Amino acid sequence: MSTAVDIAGPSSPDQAHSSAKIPNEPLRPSLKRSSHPYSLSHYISTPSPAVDVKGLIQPSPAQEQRPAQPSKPRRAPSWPDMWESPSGLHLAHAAELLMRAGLLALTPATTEQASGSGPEEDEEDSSGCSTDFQPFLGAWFPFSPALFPLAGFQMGGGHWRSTAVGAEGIEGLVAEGYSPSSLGGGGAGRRKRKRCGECVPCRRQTNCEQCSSCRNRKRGHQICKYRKCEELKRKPGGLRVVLGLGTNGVSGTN
DNA sequence: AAGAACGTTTTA
DNA sequence: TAAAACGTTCTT
Repeated sequence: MSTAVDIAGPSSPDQAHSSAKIPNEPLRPSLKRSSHPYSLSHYISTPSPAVDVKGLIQPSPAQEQRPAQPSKPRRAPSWPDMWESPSGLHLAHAAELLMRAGLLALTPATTEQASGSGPEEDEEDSSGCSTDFQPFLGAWFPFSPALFPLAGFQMGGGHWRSTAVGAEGIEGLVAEGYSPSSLGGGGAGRRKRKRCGECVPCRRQTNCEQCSSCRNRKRGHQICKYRKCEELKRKPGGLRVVLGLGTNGVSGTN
């Protein structure tokens, strides 16, 4: 399906002879290969209450079947990778919903509460009560430290520590090469965002070869102005606003 | 504020 | 390892 749009930004006679080095497609192959089921706008615009929390806790068969690593082995995903991945975005939704429902706790759920709710509870037990939920929390922990600041939580001056995985928290990540700054701490190490791949500039196939970015590519290190993703043009932080709905579902930020 | 330059990250 | 390009800082 060739939906690529080649909006002639400027009159672009040079497009015909774009340099061989210049990609003749709107996106990096990795972006084109993206398996995102939804566009970014989907996640921004879709009201989260429509999402079934249970479905998030227990992935659908289709989700479970999806191989964690499609083809060749890749590096372990960093936090933002998880957020940007389809599952990551679902995790974000899940986190928000869980917080609203009061389910997202850092400490294991009390078993006393889980018990004594009647015989039928046993059936529920296997599908998401505290007993089974705790492992999920443990498995989910890796996104939690990143989740909280994104969702508007403070992490106690950086001394937040997971009770579920102990010393493997942030320190483990740092050991794996994830610098604190790349975890969202700001500064020059902030992790790169990716192009949405769907806006008009992203769909544009060729560099104009005329704009300052094209002409000054060697020094400027910038993509053609007419191919600059609309999402990337916006200052980062929009996600925080979305997730910051937190308690009341209304955010006064911005 | 906009653009240029550079550092850095990410990918092939 | 090089190329592409995002993020930040500097300059105008």
